[in-house]
Formats: sequence, structure tokens, C-alpha cells
Amino acid sequence: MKLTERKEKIIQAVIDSYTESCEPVSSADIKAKYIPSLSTATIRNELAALEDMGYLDQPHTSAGRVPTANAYKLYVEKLMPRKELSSSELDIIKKYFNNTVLEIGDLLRSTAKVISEITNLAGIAYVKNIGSAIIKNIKIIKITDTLAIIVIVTDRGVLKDSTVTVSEEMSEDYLRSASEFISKVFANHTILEICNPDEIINQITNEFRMVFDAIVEVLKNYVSDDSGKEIVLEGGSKLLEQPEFSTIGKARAVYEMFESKEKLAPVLKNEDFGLTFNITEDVNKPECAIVTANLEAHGVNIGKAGVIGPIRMDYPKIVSVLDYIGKTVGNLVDNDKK
Amino acid sequence: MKLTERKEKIIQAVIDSYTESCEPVSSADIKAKYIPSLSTATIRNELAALEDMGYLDQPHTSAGRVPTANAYKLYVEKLMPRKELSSSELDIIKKYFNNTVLEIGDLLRSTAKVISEITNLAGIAYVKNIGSAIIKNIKIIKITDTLAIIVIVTDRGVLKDSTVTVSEEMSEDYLRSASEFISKVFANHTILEICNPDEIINQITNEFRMVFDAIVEVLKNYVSDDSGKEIVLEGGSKLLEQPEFSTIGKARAVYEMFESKEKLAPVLKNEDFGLTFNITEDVNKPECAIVTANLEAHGVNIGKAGVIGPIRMDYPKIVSVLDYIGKTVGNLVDNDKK
DNA sequence: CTTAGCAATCAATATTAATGAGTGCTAATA
DNA sequence: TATTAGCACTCATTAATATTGATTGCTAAG
Repeated sequence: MKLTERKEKIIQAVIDSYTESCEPVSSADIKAKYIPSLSTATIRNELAALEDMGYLDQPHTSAGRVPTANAYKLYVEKLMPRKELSSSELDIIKKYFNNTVLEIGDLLRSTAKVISEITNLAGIAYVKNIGSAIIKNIKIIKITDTLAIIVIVTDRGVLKDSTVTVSEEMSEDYLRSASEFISKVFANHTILEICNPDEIINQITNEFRMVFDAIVEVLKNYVSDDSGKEIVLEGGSKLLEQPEFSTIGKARAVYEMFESKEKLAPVLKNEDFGLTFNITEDVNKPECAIVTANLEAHGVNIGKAGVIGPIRMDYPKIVSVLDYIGKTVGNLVDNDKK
Repeated sequence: MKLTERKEKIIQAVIDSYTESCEPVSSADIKAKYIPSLSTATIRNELAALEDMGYLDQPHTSAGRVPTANAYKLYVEKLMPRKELSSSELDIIKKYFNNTVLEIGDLLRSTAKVISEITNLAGIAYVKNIGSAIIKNIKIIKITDTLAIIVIVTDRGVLKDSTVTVSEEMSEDYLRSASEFISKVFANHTILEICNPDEIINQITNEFRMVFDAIVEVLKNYVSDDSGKEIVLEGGSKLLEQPEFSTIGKARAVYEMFESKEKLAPVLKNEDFGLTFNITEDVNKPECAIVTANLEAHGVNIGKAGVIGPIRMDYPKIVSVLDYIGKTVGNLVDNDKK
């Protein structure tokens, strides 16, 4: 059957109404709020047709209609109006990033948090494949007699400082020369390359060998991180406010999903810009959807940011938020810094 | 009425049973599981007396007894058996801290997380009054042409790095001299003193004045942090598993409490080692308790760590965990580092 | 002081009935 | 052929009622 313009209009009406109220939409609702020119009987005929076509669903015989995942797909791809971010939303975003954020972990946390705050859903962010980050610079700074901090600057940002114990004899000057030398050797190599330092290893004079080994150790730590650790999730509790999760069973099911972030990993790593429905499987079925966008920093695709929520979401808003954040976060971090 | 030994034994039985099952405890339960030598009628008489004394409560006439907050207070102060941490629990703790944790924010996060993991409740940690931290050392490291990282070492740990923009003309050497000079001036002053630099300001030669100002700005940022920001909460979702929060209303009430951490601040800042009951007020009454212990690092009391959960908690375990973590976390961080 | 025995209480569960929102279908209309 | 009014039918939701069973408090005897 053909999807006429009128049918699309009705799908849109059902989604709009359902997004707002989370209640099945009746033919009378549609007539009252969206299409007064049609009779409820006509609308009912169309609704029945759309149900046959797989766009709508009926919880039970005497209930209104509810959009299916298919309807949402159509909606997001074709019907959805585009929306600009409001200035207050832009303000919120700026507020989150004007406090110097440079370290990658912080960046992810802030990203997920701000997404959650604006959408009132759970925000998610992750950095992909950190092993392919290109090293720009490495600094080793002695901060006490026996402790030094290692700062690793990559094309994606600064890695979280690690500390290493050093012997008291290693002077600040020595460590400085070491980091200068090592920076030169490592520069423009990826972390992964350094972790398998077969080719580079020979360039290292014995003098700096100990420091060299310590740094490789630190880098290996990043790469070996077990899956899921690089995924940050913020504002999960916001989902409790959604009527979809208003029974304790469904709420728990969602949180179980959050606990084992590894399960989310494959979903996140899949598509480019994506909508995914029905993350959680059968049983208690909280019926989640996840929307993600690529996250860019300094022109490099560093990972993804997204939203997890019920399938019934304010997609226009979410898409515009993710779009904006994905493209600007990186710039906010270094260029816009005043 | 006197609290006889037998009455104490019965209170303990009620708490033990209720802690395990979260069900009101009947006289028959007590006879069967704890005190077979007494008849249920005798136990009932005692239960009635304990109710009069304010130690027990009855949800309704035909229900068993439930301990009151008073009973828990008595339990924790007098009746509770002490418990050692199991070796698997010690292993978990070590695992969390053997990956170099030095920055204070990381330390708090790890502390709250590990507490949550071991107790299966929400873990909380906060650092008090960071303004009184004593500065040991300050380093400014140029990492790109126009960006530098500021590392501030205090007696409580390293503050999260901030970045500042620098002009290209400022050479690495210049910044190094600047940090050496400023370190000397700031050393052994508290952050708060530096933020009101009236007395110290004169010692600063014009040469380093710009760098000086930038650092003071960064320090002010820490001190001005609005209340609640320094409080870290982890594992809140664990509470969903507790039967006390098994209605969505109560679960939401708890999360609302979490959202506004400022409300927790006064509770946390109060006592030395503390038990606090009934954090949340009337209405939906999730009836939380919070148990806190002081957190020490390098011999300095840096803040608190604690647990938030239902009043019905495994206090012996919680007290031993907090005790251990409060005393050792600081050492794990710098001394035990291998 | 302790205990057996028993009536009384009351939450929890199951049962049944009443309500009403919303549909699908039929037949009339444009 | 597409639209619409009308009406019987369905079924979740709510309310009303009855049933069950766990547990107590009290009395009277040991």
C-alpha cells in the first residue's frame, strides 16, 4: 500500500502526541489536536491501514495507536522538523566547556553530562581506539623527591596524567632531557606503535632507557584497558523520570544494562551516525533507543557521543544537540579558549 | 524500664533477621532462629516492652516487629560484632588504588567506587575545605605553542591540572623559572592565603607577574567551587536492588536527593565518625542512613568517605570497610606505590 | 515469671462487578 | 470511490467485596 501524504501526516500526529503524553493516541485525539478536517472514522480507517503497514501498533483492541520503531525511523529520516538550539541551551554547553577541559577523560565526562542536562536523558560518550592516537609531546615532571608526573599530549587531547616513582638521583634536568629526547623519538607515532617498539627501540640510547621503559609501560596501560572502561555514562537517573521506566522492574533492567557497559560497546562502535532501537532484549523490555553522533576534536574523529532514552524521545532536539556537540566540542576545548 | 541482657539479645535478633530479610520479625521467627529456649509468648511480652521503650516498631497490629533508628544506634554503639575485611575485599580495594591515583578528584572517585562495590550500596566521598590545603610545589609546563598545563602539588595530593593559554613568546625556560620562583613564594602557604595575596603580592617581581596572576586565577577557581561540587557519589544504582527502594516513588526520592548534593553537604560536614538516620524527610520517606568516616592522606584529614543506603544495612561490614579505607587510602596512594 | 490457647486484627490476595475509552464494521451520503 | 455517522463490541482500569493467613494481645493456668 502506498504511503500517502495524509498517512505521513497521521504518523507525524501520532508521534507528536505520543512523544508528549506517552499515551496511546486515539482517532479523536488526532482530529482534535492535529487534523480537524477529517472525521474520526476516516482517521480510524487510515490508522488501521498504517497498522497493517507496520508503522503503528495497538496495545489492545480498545486502545489508541502507538508508533512502532519503524515509524520512528521514518520520522527521523524524513518527517522530523529540524530544530535550532535555543540560546539558553547554547549557554549551558558553553558553561560546561569554558572551564579548561583538556584531558580526554574529562572531556568525555563533560560531554556526557551536558548532553544529559540538556536532553534530560542519559548521556553517553566514548573515545574509540585510543591506541591510534598520535603522540605529539611527552613531558615528565618531578613533583616530589620520588614522584614524577607523565603528561602525554596526543592529537586527541591530553591523556590523564600518570605518576611514576623515580629514584632521587634522577634530577629534574635529567628528566627534562629525557622527555625532550623521548618526545622527539615518539612524535608522530601512534600509541600502539610505541607499545610494540621493535623498530624504534634501537634509537634509544642506554642513558634514557629506564625512563623510556616507564613510559611504554604507562602507554600500554591505556591500550590494554578492558572494553567498556572508555565509555562514560552520565545522568542515568534522569531516566527514572520517564514514564516508560516507571515500574521498578524496567528501571532495574535499564540500570543493569548500564552496569555492563561492554554490552553497549558493540552498539556504539557500529554505525556512523546512528539510531538504534530496542537495545535491551525481551523479558522486561524497557525498549530503549540510543542515538549517537561522531565526536570531533581538532579535525580528528575521536569517538562518539550520544543519548540513551526511551524510544519515545524528542528527536529534533536530540539530533540538534548531538550535531552541535559532536562538531564543536573539540574546538571549544582549544581554539575558543580565551 | 531496664534494658536487660535478654532484651538486648532480642533486639539483636530482630536486627539480624530484619537486615537479612527486610521483613518484620515475628516472635516465632525469633524462637526458631535465635532463642529456642523461650516460648513465643514470652518473646511477645518482651517485644511489647521493647516497643514501649522505643526500640521496636510495628507496621500494623498483625505484623511482626521492625527495628527503629534508636535500635540501630544501640546496635552500632554496643551490640554490633566487629568484623574483619575478607581477603577478597582487600584485593578489590588494592585493585582500585594500584593504578596510580594522585589527583584528588580521581582519589575521591576511586574511593566512592570501591566503597560502593564492596558494600553494594551508594558510595560517597568528599574533600573538605580545599582552601586550607598547603601548597608544596607548582609546575607550569608548556605543551603546545600556546597552551600550558599547571600542576599544583599540595599536602593533600595533586589538584586536577588546569590549562592556560600562554603567548608564544613565553619560552619553556621562562615558564620554568617562573614556576620555580612562584613555587618558592607559595610554598607552605594555603590556597586560601594565596587567593588573598595582599601580603605576598609584594614579593613578586614584575617579571613573573602575568604568570602569577594566572595561577592565582586557577586557585580561585578551586576555592570558589560551589558547594556540592566537591562531593562525589558513585554506584547510586545499586540502591535500586534494595527492597526498601522497590517502589518507583521511593527510588525517585532517593535520586532527587542525589541530584542536589548540596543538601547532603551539611550532613557530611557535621560529625566526626557518624551515623545519620532519616536523611530524607517525610512524604515518600525512603528512610536512608548515611555512615561516614574520616579520610586521611599523608596524615592529614582531607575529608570524608561514606555509604548511603537504607537504614537496614550490614553495619559490621560497612564500618570495617570505611575504617580501613579511611585510614589507608592516603598511604596506598603514595607510600605503597611500587 | 513463663507459657499454652484462643479470639481479634488487618495486610495481602483473589474474586467479581462496573465503567468507559476506543475501536471495527455497516450502511448511508457526497 | 472516498467519507462519515451510528452502534455494537472489546478489554484495560477501577472499584467493591470476600477470603486468607500471619501474628498479635490477652487470659488463665502452671
